[in-house]
Amino acid sequence: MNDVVKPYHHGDLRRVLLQTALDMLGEDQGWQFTLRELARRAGVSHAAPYKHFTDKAALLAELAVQGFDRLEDALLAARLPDAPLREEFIAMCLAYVRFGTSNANLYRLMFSIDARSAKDPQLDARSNASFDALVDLIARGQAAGWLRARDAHGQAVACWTQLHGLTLLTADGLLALKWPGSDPAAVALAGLLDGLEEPLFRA
Amino acid sequence: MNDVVKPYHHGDLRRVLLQTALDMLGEDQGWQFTLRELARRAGVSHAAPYKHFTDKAALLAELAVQGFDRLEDALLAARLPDAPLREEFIAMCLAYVRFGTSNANLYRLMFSIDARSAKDPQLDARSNASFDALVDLIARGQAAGWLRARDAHGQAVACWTQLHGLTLLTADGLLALKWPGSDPAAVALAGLLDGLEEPLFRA
DNA sequence: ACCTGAACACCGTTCAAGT
DNA sequence: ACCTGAACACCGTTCAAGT
Repeated sequence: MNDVVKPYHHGDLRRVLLQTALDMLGEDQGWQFTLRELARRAGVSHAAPYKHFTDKAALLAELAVQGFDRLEDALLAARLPDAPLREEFIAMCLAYVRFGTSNANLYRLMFSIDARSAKDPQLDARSNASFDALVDLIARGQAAGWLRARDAHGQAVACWTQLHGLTLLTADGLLALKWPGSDPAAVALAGLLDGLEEPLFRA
Repeated sequence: MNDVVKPYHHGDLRRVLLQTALDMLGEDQGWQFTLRELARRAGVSHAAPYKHFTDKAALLAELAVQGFDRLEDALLAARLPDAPLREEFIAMCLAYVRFGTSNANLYRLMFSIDARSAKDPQLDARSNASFDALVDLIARGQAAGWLRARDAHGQAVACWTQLHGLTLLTADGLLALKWPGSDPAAVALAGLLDGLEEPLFRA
């Protein structure tokens, strides 16, 4: 009979650390959790994480990668294959904002300097992939005749910047506080949609 | 004859601390400077700042207030009283993005949780004033017949979220890195403009 | 191979004491 | 009234040593 329920070798410490960190991000305090508290919650010494991550920035970068994976899952889950492309587009935009506001700390971490200072190539790959999917969706909208045929990259930039700003300001409570009654997301998304459907102002 | 060039009472320490902090924000490292280094640069003990600011968050909030003041100055300087309203609007949008990207650390600080955790009423007043100016500008555009008469708050939200997202992503180098040759600001602003000029999609 | 404990150089904050 | 110096409870990171 083996009494060593938790052996000296934690076994799966790397995954446990990441999961615990994600749990901590789900709480209120912001995304600047400390490595020492993370180790404490994982029931391990504060030096143990350094056997699995070169430093704190590397851990944050890994969390950011997982954040982009989850964002992609949320967007895929919001697809409406049987609906008109326009409806699907709106649904995915709303899913983007909702992901960011429901996982505010994780979303902020995904774009934070600290996470990106690790220069994790996976992180760039993930955010590029998300953006390419957006370009593709817009290109399909153009092919279907719903969107005007303009530079899809430019339209994707306009779309992404709008969603990003809307997500952050909503997450920070700077929009809801000003107009408690309205749904700023819907209003702002409406403006975004027109910007894509109507001719681009010549730059 | 008085040898005490720098007397025991620094005299104007509060202002010196704020100015030194702004200088530090102008450097590269990000906006998370330390209070102790700030005191060091000001040539004062690390406990001295606590006689002028209740804690670090209060100092950050004060810096954020000054940031909004400077942003307002930059927007006022970008006005084109003799040009059509549409040109002026574009100029001010570009001025907004340029302020944020030229003062990236200060801009990030202005919207950071740490600065807002002080709950400085001045900070809310400043950001509300900037937003109200935007609403006013849009309302004038509607009155002049250039913008469609829709809810000005909603249009201002769409405008502000677009500018905010564009500013942050540009400051983080996430747009320039992808398309080094283009000017994403101009493209995204073009989309924004159409969103305001063309009818809003019903939410 | 994986983890610990002590150590180092830092923080933010407080407080008695100095001028 | 304004500032200092020592102190406290924390960090992130390193490294010899343990199993």
